Parts: sequence; structure tokens; C-alpha cells
Amino acid sequence: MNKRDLIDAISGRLGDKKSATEAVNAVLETIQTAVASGDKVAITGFGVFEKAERPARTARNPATGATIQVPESSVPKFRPGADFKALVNGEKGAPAKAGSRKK
Amino acid sequence: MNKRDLIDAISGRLGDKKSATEAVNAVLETIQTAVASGDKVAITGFGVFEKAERPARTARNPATGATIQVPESSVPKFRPGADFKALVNGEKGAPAKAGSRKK
DNA sequence: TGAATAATGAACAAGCGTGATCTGATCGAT
DNA sequence: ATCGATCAGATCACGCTTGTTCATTATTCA
Repeated sequence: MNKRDLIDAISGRLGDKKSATEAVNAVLETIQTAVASGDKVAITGFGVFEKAERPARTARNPATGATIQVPESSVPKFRPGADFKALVNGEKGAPAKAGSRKK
Repeated sequence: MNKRDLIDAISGRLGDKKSATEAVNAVLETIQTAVASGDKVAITGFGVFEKAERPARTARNPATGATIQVPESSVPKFRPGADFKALVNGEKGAPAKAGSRKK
């Protein structure tokens, strides 16, 4: 599924494809900007987008076999939430219901 | 940043907080459903949400220290895209602009 | 109010990084 | 809405590194 299909699927809920496109872009860009700013986006039930700062480490260039030093690189990290994982495991049928407590 | 802040930030772009709430929920739920269905959501520039099926493996219970067998668990996997990583690294200033080709 | 998230701890296993290329995706034009 | 051009993404490889998972409790989010 690509972005077009995603927008098309959402347009069925928002009613308009143009609005869906704007909505998707707004959400994605907002998350990107927030994570880039260092603020982690914690969404209960979905997951957490956070900026993971990785220190320099020793990697290797498989083409040459030479060990190279990789500088600090901040990469976006996503940790799926409980509902998301449960949904993928097939334990639930619909998201955002949160009414099933298996404890 | 929580979901409230995210919605608030998006409402500044869509103009309405209610629309922003619907948009965020629609996007997130759609992604969850798609990933749960096995279809990976590939969005160029942002990342790829896909369903990673991990086979059973041996884990440990930190409370008791006993090794236990974990059954197959399908967890959602997110792989950040090039633009997202570049943005987090501070190489770019704004997402979805795609006008900066450094190549 | 109710429920989800964060942190801890240790061992196992997979990932990562560079880099070119092909395919797929995305954006714009008609 | 569809077609076309352009660009991002995946792959493969080797050796070291990091991540990940389990469970419990308090706090904070919805």
C-alpha cells in the first residue's frame, strides 16, 4: 500500500480526497518536524515516535572491508504501542476501541 | 508531545481542531488496520510500516531469571525514510519540500 | 476514571553501513 | 484521472554492535 491508497482509504472517512491528502501530509509533516525538534511524539495506543541519538560507532565498509568511524547520527525511532501490537497479533478487530482488557 | 499537542499543532494547518482530531484518528487507524492486514504501508520520504513476523525464540524473565519460550509474535515495524532521517539529522529545514536535491 | 507507558536487566539474534543499480513510488502535466 | 519523468527504496556482503523481549508497578494520558 502506498500513499495514494492510504489517502484513498482515508478519504472514505473524511469524505473528500483533497481533505484526506491535506490531512495525511499535515500529520506526517507535523510528526517529522516534532521528532526533528527533539520532542518525542507519544500517542497512546499507536506508538511513540522519538529521536534516538546514536553515538559514533565502528562500522565496516563491506565493499572494501575497511573499518570506518561513523559519526553521531540521530535517527527517528518508532516504538509500537500496546493496541497496535495487539491488533497486528490479531487479538483485536478494530483499533481505537480500547475496551478489551485481557488482564 | 502527546496526541493532544499533535492535534493542536495540526489544527493550525487544517484550521479546525475537530477536523484535525478526525484526521489524526483516521490516519492512525487506517495505518493500523492496513498493517494488521499484512499490507505494508510504504510512504516515500516518511517511512514504511510493515508487519514483521518474528518466530518463537528464547527470552528471559528478569524477575526470576528463568528462560522462557516466546511464541510467534507479529509486531509492527517502522522503517524511517531518507527524508525523515535527513530531517532528524538536521540536514533539512522542512519536510515535503523535496526541492532540495543535494545529489 | 481507566488504562497505557516507562524503566529495569541480561542473553540471544538480527541489524547495520557503504554504494550502485533496478524497480517502484511520487508528483506534476495533460 | 492517467501517463511520464524523476527520485527514493531495496538489495547484498562482512564483521561488530545494538536492539529486543519478558514482567511489574507508579504515573500520566485519554
